[in-house]
Amino acid sequence: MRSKAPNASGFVPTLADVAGHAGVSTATVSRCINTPEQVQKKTRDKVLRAVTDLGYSPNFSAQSLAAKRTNTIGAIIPTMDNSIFARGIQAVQEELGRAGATLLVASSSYRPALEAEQIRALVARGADGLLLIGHQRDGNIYEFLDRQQVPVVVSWAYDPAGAKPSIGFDNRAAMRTMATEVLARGHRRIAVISARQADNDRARARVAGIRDAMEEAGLDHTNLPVFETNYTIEEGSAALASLISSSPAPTAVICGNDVLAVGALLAAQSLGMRVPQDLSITGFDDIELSTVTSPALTTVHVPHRKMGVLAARQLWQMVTEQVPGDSLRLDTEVRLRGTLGPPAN
Amino acid sequence: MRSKAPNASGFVPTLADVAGHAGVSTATVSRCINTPEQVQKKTRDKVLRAVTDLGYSPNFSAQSLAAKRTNTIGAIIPTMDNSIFARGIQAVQEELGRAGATLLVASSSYRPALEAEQIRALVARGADGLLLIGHQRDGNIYEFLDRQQVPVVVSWAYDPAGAKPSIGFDNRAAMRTMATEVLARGHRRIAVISARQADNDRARARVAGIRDAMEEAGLDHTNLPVFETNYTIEEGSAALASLISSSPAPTAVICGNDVLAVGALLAAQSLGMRVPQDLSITGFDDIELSTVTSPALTTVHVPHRKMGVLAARQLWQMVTEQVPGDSLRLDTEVRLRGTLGPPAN
DNA sequence: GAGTGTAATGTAAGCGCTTACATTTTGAAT
DNA sequence: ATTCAAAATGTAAGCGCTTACATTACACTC
Repeated sequence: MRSKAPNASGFVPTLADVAGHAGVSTATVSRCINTPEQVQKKTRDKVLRAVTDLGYSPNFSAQSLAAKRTNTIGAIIPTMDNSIFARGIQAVQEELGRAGATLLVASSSYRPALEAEQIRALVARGADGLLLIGHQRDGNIYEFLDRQQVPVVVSWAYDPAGAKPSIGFDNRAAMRTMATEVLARGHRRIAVISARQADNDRARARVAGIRDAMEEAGLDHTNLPVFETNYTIEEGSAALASLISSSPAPTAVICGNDVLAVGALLAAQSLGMRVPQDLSITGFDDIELSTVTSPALTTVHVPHRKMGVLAARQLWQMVTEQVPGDSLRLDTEVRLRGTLGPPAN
Repeated sequence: MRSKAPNASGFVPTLADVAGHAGVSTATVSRCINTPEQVQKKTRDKVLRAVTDLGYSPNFSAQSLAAKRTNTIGAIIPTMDNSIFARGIQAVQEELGRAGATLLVASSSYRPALEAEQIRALVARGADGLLLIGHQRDGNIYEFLDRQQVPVVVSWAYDPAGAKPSIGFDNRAAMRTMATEVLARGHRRIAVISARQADNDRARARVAGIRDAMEEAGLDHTNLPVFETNYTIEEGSAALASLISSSPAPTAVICGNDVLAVGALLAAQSLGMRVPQDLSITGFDDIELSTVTSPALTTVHVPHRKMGVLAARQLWQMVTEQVPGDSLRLDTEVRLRGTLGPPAN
């Protein structure tokens, strides 16, 4: 039996219980919690004592049902398995926390259909706003989002012409810079290990950036070997093995991200190749993993934290002030470490 | 104006709208969604058409307020920064998804006070059950959990005598086995890099395991050097540097986890030491990172996925069937790789 | 065709909050 | 003392669902 006895195990106090206990109305208790400056110190103390006595904590569902506001932001990232998004999302989390909001994170395993599902789930949960990775997504999900009037910020990409404001970096330009570095060292037989391009605009942009650099250098990129695979170390290794056995074998392998690059590096080394003497390898993202291998990975540094903070700030502003929001372009830079050198011959 | 026009941008349909559109009561619509077998095919089709037409999706807050059930499990892990918990949590997520539940993950940054806060937040959000890491926690949080009647499963630890059922491994025994391996190779000057033991029962158990092994080998462990630090690569490196400069310098460094061990390995190498010839280093957890260094890390393998699956399954059973739940002990094993060898002299 | 049991549907009372609006209290100005 | 605006508090109507219970429809049986 759900008796009114305070602290009886199994009894969960409600706002009304607190009100009764303190001898005030429920409205006053609610105000004590949400807008304490609106209630007199004396009353407030009385109420807070009751809150403590009963061990009251508000019911989130009831709160957001009544207030039509959850103070929650949803983020859907492609993966939690490796730390590609970890640092950035951590920054988002901290920045939102500072503003009194909570971040709910879901992952889509790089599957558009699953992402759409997660978006709907997060919206049903009442997310006040959404942080999404990249512009491209399934079907008419943007239409759904517009109908539900949920503010959205796109990150890890930058495209002022996108359907939603984006705060991120130019994947194509970033990778173009890296490819230019590779070409500058004299490499001509280049291969690429990338994520599946079909449903990943960032992967596509990065490959396009490589082609840009080749074109600029007056090279033919029509039969640039591009090996598409999942973002895991093992698959990076497998991709390299298959690439190396092709002829003519590449002297440099440009990878779509650090995880792939580390896989490639490990595979090359276990095949007896010296990196970078026999083969150059480059990554993208500059995550922790890239500093741990020997040699450490030459990669594209991404301002994860800064990006997270700015995206969070903008999204929250869009939510609270009902403003549209702008796109913002952040800079990346090539981090030259140990895996890029001139070709052997 | 929130008109009733279907699909007008900004209009979010409710159950009642669907009911009106389909010419049935709200109860019927609700049943169509939750227990479709209870409504006649003809009516169901009519209702589902209305759902599609209006683009209806249920309001989660209202749903859980009314049903007193959220189908949500909360998990609080110490960190998302590295992938120590990633694989296990991923498995929890998948297993819960299979059962129709959602996992909400929060991280505490290894701070007990923050963990307590997150627990309260998750409970306020209506989490039907909680997955927690390790047994030890702040203040009277268990009392709170009991009062709220929230089922809890502890993981990444095993202690049948704990306040809550635990599904995990015996940290002490696992580390004892590793330490025994180290001692068996002839090491006598051993040092430890650990997480702060004060508020981390797993770290404490692991250090205790080392002492157990020493005692068993007839060694004095009273002045075993234990360096406590945060779980980051950098701090692992710093710890090693400081340990090495002490005299007599250790011939083997046992680390509380892989992140620390990788940091130590990198630092040792950059100080010009060869591993394992000049110094042996061991880790704990067997995360991806430990296979990537050269040499690869000798570490304690933990059955992450299995642990996640079993913990999820049990927790969900406790939630749905209101049963108490048992503890379960999983096995770990030492993975001998490249960083453990005999001492030089 | 009346009677009966079961399946399908409807009615309406909450779930625990927030908040517009109404009412009371307070305290400064007269 | 009296007045009155401002501040504090109270009242009560929802928010969008679920579900116990009541009602109706339907398919049988005799």
